[in-house]
Amino acid sequence: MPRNAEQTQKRILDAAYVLFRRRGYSRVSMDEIAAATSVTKRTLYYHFESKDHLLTTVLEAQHHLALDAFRTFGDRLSGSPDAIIDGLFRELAVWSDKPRWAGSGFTRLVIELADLPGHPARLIARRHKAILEGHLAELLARAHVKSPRERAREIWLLSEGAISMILVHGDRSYAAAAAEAAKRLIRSHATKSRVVGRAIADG
Amino acid sequence: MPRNAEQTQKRILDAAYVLFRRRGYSRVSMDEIAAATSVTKRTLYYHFESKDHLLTTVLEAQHHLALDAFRTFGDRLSGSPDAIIDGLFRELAVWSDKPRWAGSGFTRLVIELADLPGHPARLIARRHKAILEGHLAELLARAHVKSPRERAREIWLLSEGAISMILVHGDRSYAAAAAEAAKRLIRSHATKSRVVGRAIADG
DNA sequence: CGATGTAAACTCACTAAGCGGTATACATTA
DNA sequence: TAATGTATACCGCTTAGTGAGTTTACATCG
Repeated sequence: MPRNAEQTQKRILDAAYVLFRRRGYSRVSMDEIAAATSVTKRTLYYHFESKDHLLTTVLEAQHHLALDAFRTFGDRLSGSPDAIIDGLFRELAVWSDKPRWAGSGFTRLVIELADLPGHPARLIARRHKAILEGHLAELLARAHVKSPRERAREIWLLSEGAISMILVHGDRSYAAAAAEAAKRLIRSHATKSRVVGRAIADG
Repeated sequence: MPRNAEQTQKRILDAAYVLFRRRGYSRVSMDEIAAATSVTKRTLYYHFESKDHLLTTVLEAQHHLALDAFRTFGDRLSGSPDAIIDGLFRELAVWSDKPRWAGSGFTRLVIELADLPGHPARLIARRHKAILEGHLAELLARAHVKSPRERAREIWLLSEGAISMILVHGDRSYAAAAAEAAKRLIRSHATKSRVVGRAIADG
């Protein structure tokens, strides 16, 4: 195989990821991605058959990267429940402090494509969030937290909420507020009224 | 004055609101808005000098409508803290059950324009969220909840998180999970570790 | 009362630029 | 040579935005 196709594809994926994450999907053009990769648009279409396909490939790749990152993060951090939560939200605070931070690329895509429930990118994003939530539950279980799946779900709610609010207000202190709330939620391992609440939303 | 300018503007704003909320900003064209209003594009530009101006006017109008809705909602619902929270999240569950629900128009806009922090639409969205959070705090204060501002902030985090997660997974049960978490957070009015957490994120 | 002037409200037809995607030709290397 | 990768130049379409002229409602005045 002449040249190095794999490397070219990786360069395209990296550039596309940065652009999509920063400005969303529809507002980034293929010309722009080509320019950022120092490659012509024709080469882009040689490697990826359409903009949609490029997007799904980008997300797939990023899903694996983020998963690995979360796994090493989890291994590094297997202390008390409070330590896990502090680590998690400190990570969020650091992450959101990046100069041109624009939230989670996955959530961003889901919201941009909210009117297209069957879009492949949304399926990837959904699977991504589900797997991460599962990993957090496992982390909590290892820290002997009761009902780890329910607590993971609540912590995830707080985390997604914090991302939104930090974006809306540009105020990183929401990360700390979310962390405090998460710790209180774990301490108050209530179970009695959970079934009732679920019945309301499912019915 | 020939014709009825006020009525035409209202029709344009209504049509634009529906389209922007359903599909976001950049993916909705002025031609489309004009067609939905049964008006020429030139007339659109007669009443609104640009797409950006149209967007900000739409948001401004919607801000007032949503504020009124929240106020009557608050008056109708001044019982126990638990009742307030149940009412709030039941509202979310009902709202998110609409056929083509696509989340909060304001949050959606903020995320779509995440790379443009100075955009007027973002300022409106920010003010909107801040005012709503303030109203919730007042509601909680009237229900004799301690530290109502902090609790309102946490409930808002859960609510925004629930909106994201319902969108990602199409699973409305996140509303109930958020409601249960919110009630537990109010019951456990912890104060001792809050200062430490805040120092971490701000430092 | 009825013709007329006028400014607001509106339409038609257009522009320049940008979009995703492609036909064709040429270059590189196993 | 044959498979693979890149470049130039383009297509058809959509985009936000406009220039110039037309219709409508109402105030004014003979």
